[in-house]
Amino acid sequence: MSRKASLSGFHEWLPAERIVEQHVLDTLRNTFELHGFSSIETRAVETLGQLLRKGEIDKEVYAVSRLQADTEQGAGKTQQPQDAQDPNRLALHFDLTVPFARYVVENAGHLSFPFRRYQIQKVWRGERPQEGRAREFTQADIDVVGDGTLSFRSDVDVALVMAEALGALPIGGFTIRINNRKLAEGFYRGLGLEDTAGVLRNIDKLEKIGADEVSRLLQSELGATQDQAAQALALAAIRTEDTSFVEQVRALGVTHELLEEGLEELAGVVGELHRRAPGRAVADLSIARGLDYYTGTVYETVLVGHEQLGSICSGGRYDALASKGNRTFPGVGLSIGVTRLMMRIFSQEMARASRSVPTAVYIALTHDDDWSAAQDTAQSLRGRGIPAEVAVSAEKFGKQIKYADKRGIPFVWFTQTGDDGATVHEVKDIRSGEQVQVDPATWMPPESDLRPQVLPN
RNA sequence: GUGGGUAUAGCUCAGCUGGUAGAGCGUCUGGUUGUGGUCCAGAAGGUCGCGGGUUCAAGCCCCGUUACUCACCCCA
Repeated sequence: MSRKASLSGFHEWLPAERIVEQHVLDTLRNTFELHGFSSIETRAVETLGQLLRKGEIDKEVYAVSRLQADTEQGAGKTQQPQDAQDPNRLALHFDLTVPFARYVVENAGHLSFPFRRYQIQKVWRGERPQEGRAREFTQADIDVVGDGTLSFRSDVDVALVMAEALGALPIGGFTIRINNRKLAEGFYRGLGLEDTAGVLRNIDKLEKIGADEVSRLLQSELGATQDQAAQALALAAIRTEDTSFVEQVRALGVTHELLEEGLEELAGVVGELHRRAPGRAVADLSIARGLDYYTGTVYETVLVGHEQLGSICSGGRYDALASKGNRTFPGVGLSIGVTRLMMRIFSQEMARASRSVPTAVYIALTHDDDWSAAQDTAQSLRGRGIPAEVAVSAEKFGKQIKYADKRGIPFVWFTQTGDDGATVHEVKDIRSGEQVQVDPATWMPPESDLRPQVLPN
């Protein structure tokens, strides 16, 4: 199991855990590339001004400064308090969407639009850690960005890719819950509630504090009537796997242009997902999402049976996150919280690695001076893609076998000299104890033993 | 940022009313003279988070501090 981290919120996995994480990362990368997404990496730091561009000042960002610069300041130069807010100051990014928007603007001349990219990197947030929340964590993002316009089909596309990617991971069932900002805002406007952001903020608390409390807040904080609050809550209660939510919304009797637009878009996304990835997605009109740059579709994903963990894959449509002069770059994307997933996979033992090292074959030594010949054998195996490791000294065979056993290495290789002076190669499967004579130039382990396997529990 | 809890061996945790630091697991060695896992025997391993105080005497009581942890807020 994962050990207590020495620095809270900064997880360092053990080798066997890292194998599971790498399996997850490889699976994601493979799926993203199968769908034609290009990989990019952006720098770990952005300027404070860039990071806080979209409001969100409450984000706990880690500022970065040179130790030398700090020392100079400490030595008596004046300029401390305002410096902390200096927009040119560097800080670690807290997500990948904001840096990506900056990257798109900076490289717009070199990119082809619509631009499909994935990005798997660490991000940092200085919030209080607990299970499901780290200070340093990995996100795996996909986004599609257009130049000026972006087909609504991309909203469907990215959700399908994520459904496929998550479906390939050892995490059990999940539900992508989808809503649309236009639908919600249009509905509230149609009701006569103009502070749509305020309504959303309170609706977001629904699961935590309950309908009665939300109704009370809507009335006390936003001046909604009891009837308006009831209507807003009725909308949030709608949840369907297919497009039947449209009739349920219409039945509430609210009309607004934006509402119609939102209904159409959400029906487009949910309808297609229902066809192509049945059981993976639901229209859930209670989904609000905190980030204010989303303008249309919003997504949240929970693991079935682990709803308390929170969302493990979220995102949405943003029509104006990036702009350059009179050009705007609308986008839509989703982000997987890889570290959040890993924490749950380990704490609930949802999956484990078949061994803690890549090695498939441990080549034992009979005599200390066999080492060089053993390396020849190892090289031959590696040439065929078999990870092999050579013992460093000719300890008792029992000890050498134990070395392999402790690490989960499935095969131990023995070389001995026969009665006629010829070299005899034998390989032992230490799980069954079976030991057979083999030819180092041709022997192959079973495919499933070649690399560590990640086994769902 | 707000509020609770905890801190003793590599890990999980005991430690009574203050009186020389314990167990299980793990590790190492041997039994087993070159084929592991079981079993048996033995060994190593500690600044009791850190600093101060009370006391003849503190792992235990008091004060402070730091870290970890859970919940809230927020999010992946």
